[in-house]
Amino acid sequence: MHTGALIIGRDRPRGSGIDDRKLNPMAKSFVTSIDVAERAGVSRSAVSRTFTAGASVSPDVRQRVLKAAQELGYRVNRLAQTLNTSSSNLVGVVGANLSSPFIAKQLDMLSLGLLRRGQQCLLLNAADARSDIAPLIELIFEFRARAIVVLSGEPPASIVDECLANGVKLIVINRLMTRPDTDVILSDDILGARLAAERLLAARCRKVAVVCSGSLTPTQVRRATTFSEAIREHGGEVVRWSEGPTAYETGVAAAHALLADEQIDGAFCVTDLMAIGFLDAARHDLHRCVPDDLSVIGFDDIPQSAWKAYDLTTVGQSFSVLTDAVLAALDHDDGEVSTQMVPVTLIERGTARK
Amino acid sequence: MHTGALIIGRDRPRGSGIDDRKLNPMAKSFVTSIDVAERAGVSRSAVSRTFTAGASVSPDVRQRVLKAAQELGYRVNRLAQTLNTSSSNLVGVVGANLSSPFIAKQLDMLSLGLLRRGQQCLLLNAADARSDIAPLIELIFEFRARAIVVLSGEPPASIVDECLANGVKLIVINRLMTRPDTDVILSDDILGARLAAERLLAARCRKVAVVCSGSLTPTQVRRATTFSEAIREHGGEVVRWSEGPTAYETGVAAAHALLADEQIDGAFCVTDLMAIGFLDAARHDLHRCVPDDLSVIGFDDIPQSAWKAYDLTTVGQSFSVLTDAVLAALDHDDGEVSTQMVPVTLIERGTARK
DNA sequence: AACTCCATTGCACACGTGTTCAATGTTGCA
DNA sequence: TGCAACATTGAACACGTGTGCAATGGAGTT
Repeated sequence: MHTGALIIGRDRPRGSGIDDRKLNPMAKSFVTSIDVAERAGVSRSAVSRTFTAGASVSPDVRQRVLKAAQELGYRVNRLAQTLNTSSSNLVGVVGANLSSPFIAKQLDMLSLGLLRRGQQCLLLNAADARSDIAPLIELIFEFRARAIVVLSGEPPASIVDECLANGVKLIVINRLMTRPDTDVILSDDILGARLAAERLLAARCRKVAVVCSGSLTPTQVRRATTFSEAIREHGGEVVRWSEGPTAYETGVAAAHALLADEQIDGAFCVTDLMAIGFLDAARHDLHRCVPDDLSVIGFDDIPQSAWKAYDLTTVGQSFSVLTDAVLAALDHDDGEVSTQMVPVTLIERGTARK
Repeated sequence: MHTGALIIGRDRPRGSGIDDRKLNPMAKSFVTSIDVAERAGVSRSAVSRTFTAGASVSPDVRQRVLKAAQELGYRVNRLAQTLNTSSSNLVGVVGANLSSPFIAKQLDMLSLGLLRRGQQCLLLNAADARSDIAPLIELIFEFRARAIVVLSGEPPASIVDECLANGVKLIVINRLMTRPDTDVILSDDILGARLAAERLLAARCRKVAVVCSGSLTPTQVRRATTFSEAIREHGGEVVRWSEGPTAYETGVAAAHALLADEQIDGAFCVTDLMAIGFLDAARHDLHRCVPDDLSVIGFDDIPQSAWKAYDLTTVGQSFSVLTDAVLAALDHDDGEVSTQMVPVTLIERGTARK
């Protein structure tokens, strides 16, 4: 009988495990290693060792412990575990506009990669691209995460210092940090912008538009300026637009504003999402014929760009390479910092004149 | 001078706080309340109370503690905090295909809502829609989350039992659970399917296709069968397709397979993503004219459906209502279970003949 | 048989926090 | 001034786990 069993090692006895749950369904607390130890008739250490790889436990004890744990529904408390070993498996991920295709794809692959590596993903939504992400990173600190991945927004210098001081790996994607002590992953904006420019020149464009959003991220600026320079070098004319959020609607607005000028025969949108909006407005609202009298090129190669209605020619960066770069950065030992460049290629589809 | 100060309350002295960090940049461990207490010249209890709302601290002590905490960069350790108070702010979120527009949008709003409520989001990516999510939920248990939100996949019965036994709130979206002891949030599939059927009948369709994916989720089945019944009631003919993943490509494949039959003059795709693929293939590959000789209706109202190239008539469910329902379910006290229905409306656009 | 070596086991401590309890100082009132 | 009521403070314990250390016991060797 378990009912009269002596309760040891616990001040507020909660009964003897599973029986307790059956008798009193309101006892909503998790099973601990003490409960398992009692039931298996061993010490708590034996339980801990059973669930620790490489610890010394006899087969007999191990089996008894596993049986008891199974019966009681025991699960190691990761919080207590982390508290003790002080190495959490949590990775904080900060991002805004999680439903925009580019970010969503990144998050999808990143969270999957982390899971496969045995790490967990603490997701903080920054709501707006221009909102301050410092409080979110503070929150990640509180959870003692060992690494932080920033998908959008730029961490202030004070945060970078804190990360350094506490040994937290900080990985920033597509934000050129002025500081050399942060892991940075960049798409090859320079090459990408040049490829786009060359392609539009090959399409015999004379006057081209470059479309950015109003949130002038370093990446967008780099793409736009490099592109503009390359076009002008070859005698082309460039008109620049930068307003609004990085969204479909911004592409639409840009098209309406820019294509009033009928001389414009080419456009480079620094983001596929804006390119798609631009394309839609050009075709359906302004009745331009793409690619015959207007060539459009995007950047990112989001899934929607391959959809038949768009068939967007774009500068693609491999999401898997990008994700691998993040995961690789996580592996670097403390202090080791790297800047990784994600290669890009021109993906030839149907929106740039041959 | 701090260098010779007596270290109290700590067995492995790590120096006296900030000086330590400057002298030895390799000391990568977080500042604790003990460090703050030392610097402020108070007991550790005072520090804890300073950071606990409603605790009794004199203004003088509070200020000294805050100053010391600020200088040292102290942050409460949520893991230890949770361990003690046993009420974690973590909410586990399980989902597959995080980059598909519908899921991404849900995740975006949910993570934002949780953050605003002071709860954190532990994200587990289930990779594939048909993969077993039980191990992921186990993981969430290990983190002692108080609630689990399942965006896709169906938790096995054993998991439901565990949640019940441990007082973990389990919220399932768009999966009709056979068990009455789970919180369920459902879109109004029945009404939505009827609206779609009525609209296609109003478009004078005689032979219609209904397109599902191969992963026959309860939601998809309910939409498809209700729709089919409604059409047949009015003497219409229905052809059904269910193969492949819930993706754009599946819509394309369905169109290719079904539209060989030239009599088909209407289609209900149980998901917008498939509807968009269907639409694209119908127009660009099969040269059907939508909506003149083919009407198409979708379900979900993802952002892409409003894009000009598609302008998809669809059955919309409000994402904000859905998110609010999830957050409301989190508020229910233990034991209280609810089934919430998310209302739907027909969103009239341009793919169904007038 | 005596001894050494080694695997196994339990005790006790540490991780960083919240909170009870008793002690202390302080204020208000008669 | 004396007393009660009260605010503040620190010591001690609990939360659930991993692990160093010493003790135990068995197997193998001489």
